Amino acid sequence: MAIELKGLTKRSENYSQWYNELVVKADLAESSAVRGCMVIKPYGYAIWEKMQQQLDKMFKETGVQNAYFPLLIPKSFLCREAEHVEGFAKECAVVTHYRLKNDPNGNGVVVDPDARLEEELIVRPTSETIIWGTYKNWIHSYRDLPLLINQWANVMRWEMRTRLFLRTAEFLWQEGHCAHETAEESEQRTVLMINTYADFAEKYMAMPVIKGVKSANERFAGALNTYTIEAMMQDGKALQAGTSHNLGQNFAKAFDVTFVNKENKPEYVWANSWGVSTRLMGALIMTHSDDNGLVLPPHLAPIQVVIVPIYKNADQLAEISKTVNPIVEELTRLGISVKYDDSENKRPGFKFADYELKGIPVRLAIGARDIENGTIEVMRRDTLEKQVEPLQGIVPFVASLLEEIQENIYQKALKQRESMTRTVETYDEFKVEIEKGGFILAHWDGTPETEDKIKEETKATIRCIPLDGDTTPGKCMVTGRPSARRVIFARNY
RNA sequence: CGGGGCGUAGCGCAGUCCGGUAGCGCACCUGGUUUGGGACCAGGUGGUCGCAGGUUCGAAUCCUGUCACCCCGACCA
Repeated sequence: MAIELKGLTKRSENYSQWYNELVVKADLAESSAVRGCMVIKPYGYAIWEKMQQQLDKMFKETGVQNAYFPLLIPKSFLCREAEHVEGFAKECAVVTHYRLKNDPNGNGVVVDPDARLEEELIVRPTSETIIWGTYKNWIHSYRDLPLLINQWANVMRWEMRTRLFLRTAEFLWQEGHCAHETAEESEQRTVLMINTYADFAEKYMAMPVIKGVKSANERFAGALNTYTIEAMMQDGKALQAGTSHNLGQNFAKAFDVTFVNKENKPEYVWANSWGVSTRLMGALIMTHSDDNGLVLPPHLAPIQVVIVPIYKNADQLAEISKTVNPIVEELTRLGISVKYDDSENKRPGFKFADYELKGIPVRLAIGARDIENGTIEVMRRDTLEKQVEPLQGIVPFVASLLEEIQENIYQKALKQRESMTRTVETYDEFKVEIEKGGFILAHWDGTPETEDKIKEETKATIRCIPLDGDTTPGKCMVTGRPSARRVIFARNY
């Protein structure tokens, strides 16, 4: 896929580079001095805040409350749930000492060897363990349930290889951790949350996703079942955008979290956890952006409309401002965030290019000519089309255009995904098709061994077993054994 | 952690093979003209060439070590 971002001095050789350079160029984030970590810059953070606010609102509508738990987890906590250890023990940052001292040789400071911690602390890779260690004291009776808690936090995983937003050593996320009386109720919550994520992705990010269940290989360490939303990026690679795990009673047993039920009998609680991260920023960027830069969905754009005046002197600017100010006020009153950029140090052409790079959905340009004609130029970022509209009625026009853009970029992404999704019958066919990227629907016998073999030979994994869609049974493309339904294979980020 | 690449001004790069006083474009500063798609002219500021050793009269350039970043794997949200 030959992709070139205009204005980049270095030609991008692949999608990863294009993406990385786009992130930097659009002033969203940069690599930090700390290995694998990321500095999120103000404009990037403003987008994250919009996402955060909307998600938080959606969580609260389902009865979830926010709380905060410690960053550091005693090592012993991580040992409690055997499968969980398997999944996370290896790639964590560990705190071993609590004091520094001046280097006796005069080279700054060194770790004081006398200040070794008796028990090491782990920088949380996820908070299940510390949270369940805490819930033990919060839950006594069925009257304490359900416990629906979410935490907005940073976590750290010592990743071998990192990429801005998609996989950084430290990242921001939310993690919900719920305790329920019954298995059914916990399962319902697990599904409710994956549906919430799917709604958010489609309605706000304008990103189509496929809801599904993870295969055993891809499941969260310690979960009975993992639900996922999978998105396809423009280069055909899959991106896991959010997950919701049904943890059964595994963590309750590991941390001895019991409650007394209505029959006055002790029982372990039923748990689930669910999360999305700053990876969603990566998904947003890679789903919609083009060679002119970022394309933001209007529902998440920190600035939805930018107005650029075109003038030759102060008098003209004053006259334009007189026309523009009421428009700004009206748009603001409708809850539309608008920026009137009358800065004098940049020329209009520069501003146009710059706001395109930043993905502002709608740009209005107005000059002396327009004032004379009673018109204004409207440019939509998704199609880059320009049209001249009468000033009269421009506010409702822009308001409906924003909705149109939101819908259009969703449809565009959906078409892109559909055009890169195919069905294959044989493994030979699969090997050819997987090289072209995209999602492949194929039959699989349901065993981890077969999935491993496919991964080994083609680098493709099962992204999910879809919740919706065709459920016709068939035969596994590799072993010929019975298959309950087609599953989605892809290479992923 | 394996393979490849790269490190020279705030950013992007040339110079390295073949050692001889540090270059270009953008940005920045000053002045002027400009302003409907990333302005132009003139002048100017800014770099112990990633770091540490070594060879040499002399090192961005050669040698040794080391660190960082990027890409491809393994791992993962």
